[in-house]
Amino acid sequence: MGHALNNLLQDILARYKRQRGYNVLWMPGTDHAGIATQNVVERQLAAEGLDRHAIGREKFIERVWQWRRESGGTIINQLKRLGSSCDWRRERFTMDEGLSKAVREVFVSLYEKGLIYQGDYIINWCPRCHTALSDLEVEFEEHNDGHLWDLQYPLADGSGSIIVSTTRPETMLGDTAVAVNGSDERYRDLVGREVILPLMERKIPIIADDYVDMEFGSGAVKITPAHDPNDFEVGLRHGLEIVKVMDEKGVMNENAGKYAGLSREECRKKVVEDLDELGLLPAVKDYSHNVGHCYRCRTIIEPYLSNQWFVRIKPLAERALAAVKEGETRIIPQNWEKTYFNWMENIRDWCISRQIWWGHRIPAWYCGACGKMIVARQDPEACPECGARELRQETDVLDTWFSSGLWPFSTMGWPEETETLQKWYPTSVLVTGFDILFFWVARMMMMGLEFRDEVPFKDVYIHALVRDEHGQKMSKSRGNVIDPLVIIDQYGADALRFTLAAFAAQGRDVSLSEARIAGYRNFVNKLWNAARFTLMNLDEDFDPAAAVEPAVLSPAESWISHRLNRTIEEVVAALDEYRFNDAAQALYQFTWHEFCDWFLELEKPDLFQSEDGDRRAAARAVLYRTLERIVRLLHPIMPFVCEEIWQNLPRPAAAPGSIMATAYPGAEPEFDDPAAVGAMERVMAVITAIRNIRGEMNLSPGQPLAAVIRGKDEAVLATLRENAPSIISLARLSALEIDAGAEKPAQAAAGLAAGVEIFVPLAGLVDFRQEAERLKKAIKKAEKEFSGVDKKLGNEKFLAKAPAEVVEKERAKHRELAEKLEKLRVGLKTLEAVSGP
RNA sequence: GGGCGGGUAGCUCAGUUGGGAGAGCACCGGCCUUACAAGCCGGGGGUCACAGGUUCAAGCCCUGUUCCGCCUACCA
Repeated sequence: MGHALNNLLQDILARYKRQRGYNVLWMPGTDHAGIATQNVVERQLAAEGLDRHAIGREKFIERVWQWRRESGGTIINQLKRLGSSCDWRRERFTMDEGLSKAVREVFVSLYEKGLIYQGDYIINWCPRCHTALSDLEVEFEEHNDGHLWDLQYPLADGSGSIIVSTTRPETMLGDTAVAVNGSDERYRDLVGREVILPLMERKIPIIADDYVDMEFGSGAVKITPAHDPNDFEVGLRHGLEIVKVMDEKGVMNENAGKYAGLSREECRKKVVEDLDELGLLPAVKDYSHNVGHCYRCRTIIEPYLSNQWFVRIKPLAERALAAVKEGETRIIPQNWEKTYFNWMENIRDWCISRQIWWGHRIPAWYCGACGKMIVARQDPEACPECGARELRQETDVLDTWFSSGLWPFSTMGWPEETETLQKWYPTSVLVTGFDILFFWVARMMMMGLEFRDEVPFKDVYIHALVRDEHGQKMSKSRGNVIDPLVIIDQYGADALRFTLAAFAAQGRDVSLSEARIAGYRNFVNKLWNAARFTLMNLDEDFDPAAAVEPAVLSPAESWISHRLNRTIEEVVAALDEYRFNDAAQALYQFTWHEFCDWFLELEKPDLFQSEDGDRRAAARAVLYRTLERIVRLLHPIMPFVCEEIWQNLPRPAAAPGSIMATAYPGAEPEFDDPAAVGAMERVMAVITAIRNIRGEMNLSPGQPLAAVIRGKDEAVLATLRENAPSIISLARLSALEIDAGAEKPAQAAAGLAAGVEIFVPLAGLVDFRQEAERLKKAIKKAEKEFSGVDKKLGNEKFLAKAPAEVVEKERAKHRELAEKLEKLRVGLKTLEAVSGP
C-alpha cells in the first residue's frame, strides 16, 4: 500500500503536468533488494532440503533470477492496475547490465579518489542473514526485560577485586581489559595493575580512559574490543589484544574456552550460572535498554569485528548538505530538512559490503601469488604486480542502496553521456516516503553531486506512511498489509486513488480504513451518474465545439460557471504545492455538493419543461461544459472513470483520442459573475429554509405545500421572482407568492432567509404546538448568536482597533440577527394567539 | 539523551497570513421526488488536551504542564 500511495502521488503529478503541457518523463523500476530477496530464495532452498552452499554461487544466482522472473513483476503489475502512467518501455532494474556498469564505475572511481577503503572494524552483524549491515539497517527496540549484571573481577595479586557491569555477560569471555576514568579517585591506585578474568583465568590490565562515565554503575567497565564498538575504540587507543569469542553464526568459538559451541543465548545463561557459583556475581538488576535488530529478519544484531568495505562519507555529505541549505534542492514539507541536516551533520562512514551472493559483486581481486589487491573497471587477467594469473575476486557484494543511490543517472545511461541524461538530468521531483530519506534520498543526493556535479532533483516531496486502522506501520512481518489489488477488485482503482489522495495531507500519516474507501467509491459512482444524466439530456445534434456565451446564461448557470472558475484556481494552486488532499477535497465538494446537489436540480425545469429552445440549448451547453471540465480536472486522480466518461461525451473533432492528452482546464474570467453568485445564494437560502420547515414539521416531500414570501428589499424580491421556477421545483411547492405587501397567512410556519420572510400555510396539516417548538428553538439559537455579536460591538476597543471591514461585517450581522429575532418572536406570538400557549 | 509530529463531533481526520468551528463515516427523522437508495432532504452532536500569556479578537501566536506516536543516539 505504501507503493500504491507513492506511485499514486507521482501519477497525479505526471498526469497533471502532462495536461499542463509539460513533457513528462516518469521512469519506473525496482531495486534488487539484496538481503530480502536472498532470504526468500534461501527459504525456497531450505524447503527442498538444500542451502545455497550446497548448490554454489552460480546456481544460486540463477535461482534468484528465476524467482525474479516469476514474481519480480508483482509490484510492477500492481502499479499498472493502479493506473500508473509511467513510461513502461524505460523500466529499469538495479541488476541490469547498464546499471551494473554504473555501479562498477562509481565504486572504482570512489576507490581511486580514496573515498572507499577496506578494513577491520566493528560492524553490525546479523548472525541469521550472515552479513554485515549498515547502521541504518539496524532497528533499535526497547527491551525492558533485560538485566544489568555486576561481575566481580579479582585483582591478580589477590589484594581485592573490581566490579564491572554489563548487559551482555557472555562477552566477558573476550574481555581484554577493565577501564576506569583516569580522574576517578576510587580507582587511581588500581590503574596499571591486573585482574584475573574469571572463567578464562586470563590476566588483563586495568586501564584509564575518558570514555568511562564515573557516575554509571561502579565506574569500571569491562572492555571487549571484538564485540563492542566503544570497546573497540578503547582497544585501539590502548593497544589492547582483540579476542573474538563468537563466530559468524553467533556461536561461541574456540576462544571461548569450555563455552565453545554454545549459542550466544545459551552461553549467557551458562556464564551467569558459573559466575554465580564462584560468588563473582554480586548483583543482578532488571534493566531496560535498546537492542538492535536486523531490519530484514528481526534477529538481534551482534556488534562484530570484521573485515569490510566502507565509504568515507563526510566529503560526500558536505556537498549534499550544502545543496539543500542553499536551496538547490527543496524538501517538502520543509520540516524534513532539519532531519536531513541533522543526519548529514552527524553521518558516519557507510559499510557497503554484504556477505551475501545476490547483488553487485565488489570489483576487487586478490592475487594468489603476491597478495596484491586490484580494484578495476575491467576484470583483470593477471596481477599487475607479479603477473600471476591466480586471481580471486572478492566474494562480498555491495549494499543494495549503493546501486539505488545512483538511480537518477544510472537509469539514464550513465556513465555514457546520453541524450537522455542531457535532457532530463537533473530531474524535477522525487516523491518518496520519509522512511527512506536517509537510505535513498540522502545517498542519491551524495552520488548525484559527486558524479554529475548537480543535484539529482529540484524538489523532494516526502509523503506520509500508510498505516493500518490502529496507526501501525504496514509491513509483511507484522502481517497487517492491506493488498491494494484486493481493494481495487472490491472498490475500483479510482476509489482507492481518490481515498489515498484525499488522505495525503502533508506531514501526516494515512490511517487507511475500508469505510473511507467505500465512501469515495460512492463518489466515483456519483460522478458516473451525473455523467449519465448529462448524456441523456444532450441531443443527437449537440455541438460540443459551439462557444457558450456568458450573456445567455441563467443565474444558476452563471453561478456554477463562476464556482467552476474558483474551483479550478483552488485545485491548480493545491497541485502546484503538492497539497493533494486539498485538490481532492475541492473537487469532491464542487462535484457532489455544487454540481450534483444544486446545479443539476436547478437545471431540471429548463431542461425538462422550458418551451424556450434557446434556454434549453443554453442549459445543455452549460451542463456539458461543466461536466466536461470536471472530468478533465479529476483525471489525474481518477483516470479510469474520467476516461470512460470522456470517451462517451460528445467532443469536438479536433479533440485528442484520450483524456490524458487534453489540456488541464483553466479559469475563464469571462464567466466570473459575482452578482449571479449573490443572487443564487439568496435563492438557495430560501429553498433551504422551506425544506427546513418541511423537515422539521415531518412533512413528506410528496405533501403539496404553498409558500408566501414578503420582504422590503425590492431587488431581492426581483431576484427571487426571476428564480421562482427554481424555488418551486427544488422546494417542491404547489404555489409561490412573492410580494412586498403579502399578508401573513393564518396558521402558517414562518422562516427567515436572505432578508425575507417565508410563510408556509399549514392549516390542517400539522400540530401547531410542533411549530411553536420549532420557533422557540430557532429563537434560542438566534439569541445566542446575537448576544455574541452584541457583546463584541459593545466593546469600545474592538470598535477602535479592529479593521473597519471586520467591524462593518459585525454590524451587518447585528442588524440581520436583530431583525430575525424580532420576526421570530412576532411569529411565535401570533401562533400562540391562534392556537393557545 | 536529542529532534519531529500529534491531542478538534461517537470514529477517522481537515482547518496556510489570528476575525462566522468543518468534512467523511456513524447517529436521529422524513423520502423509491424518472441520473444516482452506493441515493435525496432535514437534524442533533464539540469549555478545539490542561494552565497561563500576548491581542479589541486565539483551534491558530508565546510559555509551561500532561498524554500519545515517530525518528535519532556508542552510557557499560
